[in-house]
Amino acid sequence: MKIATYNINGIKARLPRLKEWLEETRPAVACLQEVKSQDKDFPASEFEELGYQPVWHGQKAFNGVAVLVDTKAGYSVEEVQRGLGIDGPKEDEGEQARYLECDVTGENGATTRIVCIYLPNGNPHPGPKFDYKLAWMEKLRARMAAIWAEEVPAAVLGDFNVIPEDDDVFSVKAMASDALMQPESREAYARLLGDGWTDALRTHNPRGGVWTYWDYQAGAWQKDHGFRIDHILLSPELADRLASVGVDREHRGREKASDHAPTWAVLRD
DNA sequence: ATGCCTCAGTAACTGAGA
Repeated sequence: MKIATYNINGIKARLPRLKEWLEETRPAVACLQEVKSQDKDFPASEFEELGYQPVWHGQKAFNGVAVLVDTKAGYSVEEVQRGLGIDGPKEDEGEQARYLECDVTGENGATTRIVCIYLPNGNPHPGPKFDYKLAWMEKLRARMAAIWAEEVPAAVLGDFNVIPEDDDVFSVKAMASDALMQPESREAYARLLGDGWTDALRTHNPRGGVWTYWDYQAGAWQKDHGFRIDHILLSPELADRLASVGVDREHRGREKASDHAPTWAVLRD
């Protein structure tokens, strides 16, 4: 079972790239972030035509998450929860569309809890947006603890907007003041691992040096100035079944690409 | 360097991203 996360940076702008990635790599589950579309504008039929059933949670202009499930390969999906119950950083803003939790069941009857997240960026630091990021991470940790207590096989995938270690970034100096690698951000991420969740990419690349994001600006892609912020966290049962991981770097270099690359893990059945 | 590029919304800009 291949599970993947992909921050697509706009589903309207990315639809051709996204569809070709689905057809070329055929993940069982694809978690999308930065859909940037209202629910009524989500192009569900585009995915159904490819044999994927989508579940989506959008909002106007920003954020937005979705889970695509390969029905052609016999998987089915049921939504469990949307949102974490936390308001955005602006006055009277309400909740942003950043969290979507589903149960995915295969032909063999085995169900996997899939949690798709788009964690707040938190810049500029310090400030209300950074405070919001930390509060969101605490809400996430509480929800992950509740899922843990259910003792279901679970994977939390998405754009965490956290650079976990110094060897997860091309230059510590260049990013030192960024919200993505502040000690508070890293400590909150480390607490998730301390709770028992396994960082799939890190497990298979213990020395780091694997990037999932390259900025559009300043020739970052050409210079390989990237970092790792898209993560796949696994519950113990799924960690035991982890066979391989990867980043589809080649897709980052294509025309009209997202600034993130698809990131995936294969679990033994 | 409050820059660099890209996307969405709305109509030449602004906000957000990371």
